[in-house]
Amino acid sequence: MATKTADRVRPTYFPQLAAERLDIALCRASAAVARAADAHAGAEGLGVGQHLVLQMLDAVGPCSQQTLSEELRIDRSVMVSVCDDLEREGLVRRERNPHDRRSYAVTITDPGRRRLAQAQASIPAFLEDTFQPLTSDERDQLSTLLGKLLGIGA
Amino acid sequence: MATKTADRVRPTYFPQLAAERLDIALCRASAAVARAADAHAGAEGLGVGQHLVLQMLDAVGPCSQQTLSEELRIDRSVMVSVCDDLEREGLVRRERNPHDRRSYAVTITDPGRRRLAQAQASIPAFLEDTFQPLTSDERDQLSTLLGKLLGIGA
DNA sequence: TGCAAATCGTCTGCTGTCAAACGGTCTGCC
DNA sequence: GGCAGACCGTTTGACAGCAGACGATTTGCA
Repeated sequence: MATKTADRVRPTYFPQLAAERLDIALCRASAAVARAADAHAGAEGLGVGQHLVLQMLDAVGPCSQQTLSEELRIDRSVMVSVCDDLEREGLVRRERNPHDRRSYAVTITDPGRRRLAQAQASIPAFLEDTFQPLTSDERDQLSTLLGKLLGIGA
Repeated sequence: MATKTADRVRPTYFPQLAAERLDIALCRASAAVARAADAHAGAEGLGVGQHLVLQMLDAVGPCSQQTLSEELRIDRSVMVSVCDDLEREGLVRRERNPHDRRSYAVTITDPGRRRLAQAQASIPAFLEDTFQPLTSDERDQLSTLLGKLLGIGA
């Protein structure tokens, strides 16, 4: 039986902490969501970073790793292995930019587009599941607030 | 000059991504806040985890590391080094619980209380600074939404 | 032209986090 | 009493994230 200790009077200090420390509440919620996202991505067979790169390449066309890093907020050194994995699976091509041969022109391939479509299809259900405690209006509120915090409206 | 590349037409894909993927927006915002919190805590000379442990001990009295871990959402194995550091600086005492010698009774000391008071004093300014893009009402909104997401209202 | 500085992708090392396994201890049942 | 199973704290190993340094390349300026 695990009820032995569970029966004890729960201190439940966490709600108080979350109310006082907005930063902690944000980080703990993020950790839970990130864990769910990793699990979902793992089950889908395509990492979160890989998915985001494919999505951006499909939306805005060929990019340097630098641009991908900046826009997706993924560190340059992390982007290396993300692109390595994608290239190994034939989902993107890495070609030197002829005008600036320091940089690559990372391009999504047709298999990459198919894989992206497949991964995209499962996202709405994942979001619905992860943010189930919130109504649709509340999710919009949260999105707006996070946008301000990220300096997007500015 | 760094304006060379900055002058180029900014793709600014990130806002679109943040709007579509609430999970990504949450994680990126959390990462920024966590970085600010670490920097603040580092400057204060007391890690975020250490601060939280002192705060909880002061609020609810002596606790086992297990209870601290669960309520503060810090992994057990991480809690070890957190308490190690606190004990080494004399801010807490670790005594075996006489009724259950598997667990500790982690207790805050008087120096610990003084250090806590000092650290607490700098928190409001830190929060004000970090969440400056949001009004007071918006911070309350965010707190409520995160609370629901964390399953507190349940 | 030639050279210093900046940029891009890569690699290395450090830190923080987590899962799993391990002793020491307690509980439940015989 | 004695033993199987659960629990607490700790250690270990693996892995992501990030800072810093490096070679290759381009740019700016003399």
